[in-house]
Amino acid sequence: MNRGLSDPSPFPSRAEKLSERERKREAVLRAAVRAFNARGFHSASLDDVAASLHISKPTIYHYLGNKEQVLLECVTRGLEKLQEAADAAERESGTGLDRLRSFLRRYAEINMDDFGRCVIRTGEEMLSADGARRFRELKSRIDLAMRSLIEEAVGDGSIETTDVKLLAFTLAGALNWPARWHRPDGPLTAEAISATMVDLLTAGIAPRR
Amino acid sequence: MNRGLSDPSPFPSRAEKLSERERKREAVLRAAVRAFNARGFHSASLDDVAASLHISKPTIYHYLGNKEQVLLECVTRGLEKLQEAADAAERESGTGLDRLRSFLRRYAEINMDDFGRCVIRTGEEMLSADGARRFRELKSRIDLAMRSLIEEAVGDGSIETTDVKLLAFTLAGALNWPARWHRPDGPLTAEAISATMVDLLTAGIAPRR
DNA sequence: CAATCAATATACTTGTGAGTAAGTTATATA
DNA sequence: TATATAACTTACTCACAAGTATATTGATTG
Repeated sequence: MNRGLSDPSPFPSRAEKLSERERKREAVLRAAVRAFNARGFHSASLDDVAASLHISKPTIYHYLGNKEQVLLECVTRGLEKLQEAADAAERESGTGLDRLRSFLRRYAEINMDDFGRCVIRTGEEMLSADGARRFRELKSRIDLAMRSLIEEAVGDGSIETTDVKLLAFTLAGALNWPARWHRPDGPLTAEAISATMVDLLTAGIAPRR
Repeated sequence: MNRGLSDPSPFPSRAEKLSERERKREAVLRAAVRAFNARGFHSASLDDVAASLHISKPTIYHYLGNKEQVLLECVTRGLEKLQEAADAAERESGTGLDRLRSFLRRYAEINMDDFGRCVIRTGEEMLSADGARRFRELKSRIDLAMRSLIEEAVGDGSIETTDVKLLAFTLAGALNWPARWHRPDGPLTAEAISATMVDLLTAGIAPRR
């Protein structure tokens, strides 16, 4: 509650109220994505989500809209993180393989996070036609970014491959899967898993020496 | 309809009636798994499934039981096929890597088939506690079979790896993913995809030369 | 031939959960 | 001070889909 650096007045300023709304919105979104991940989109009811925050269902509508909008906001968050990871990797130095590996590690980590996990676990059949289209478009951008990184690595000779598209699917598939089985309270951290998996995968991409 | 080799009598024998029941049961199961895969378990209603066969919902209950039992039968079918593939691979000759590759190709193919695809797309949150437990057990057997094949390959030196468990997850993840994106009417056959993906993956497992 | 069973249908019950209408209180604004 | 608006609530509606009660028909069997 008391997040000010000093002198926490009980009378909120205007800016504080705005950010208060943002923080509440955020909390609702978090609760929703956790519920979706834990019990599945269909089985998690908005009443459950509301109850977990000691609020009522209409409050969710107040902050985020209907159930599909909530889900779309969740997956958009996850996909934004992935996009940022791709952009960051593009800006890095090193060989194409270095940049690709860097992206893949981050990609896997995000997929073990709340919003990334939600991206993986959300199927198009859960969405309306419009929602599914938007979802597909966003995912497609990530796919293209990954292919782009692969092509750059092919270009500078740091990897060899015949089929960029299938390679992208293979890498993505392997690194998406932890979203299904990884438990944050398990023995291995997300970073450790990511690093090991990327090592396993890229050893196969590197030219034979 | 007329599946006899010769002299098709319109009066079915007792054996024919039994097999008729089996064939109908099979048709219902097929229709169900297709609907589940196409629209998702929750969105696919048993009324839809029934309508697609021009029958009524109680007929599904007559042949297969309730919706969860239908789903469990579907995933059991898929997992049985995977188990057979593992057993077959174990009986093959060649190096451990040969047997592993053979299994992985078959594994990927099955996952692009109706029942295999259903295994991948079915989450535990869709099942009752009991159903989820059975599902987990069956999946676990496949996982163990894959680890076993990996260990044999490590044993005879045809592959090198430090973490068998994570390698199994990585391979499985990559080869599960086509269940999400592959369309049977697409440009690449399931066999072609499997072969290419397994090549991509195993090139990284083989000892560096 | 009576009784039972298999295979189907129609027409219902029922639970669940998304979404909404309408009210309440507090605060900001004109 | 009146009024609009934000931030909620309780208490509904309503649709959908799982599952069931019951009836019908035709074949099987004792």
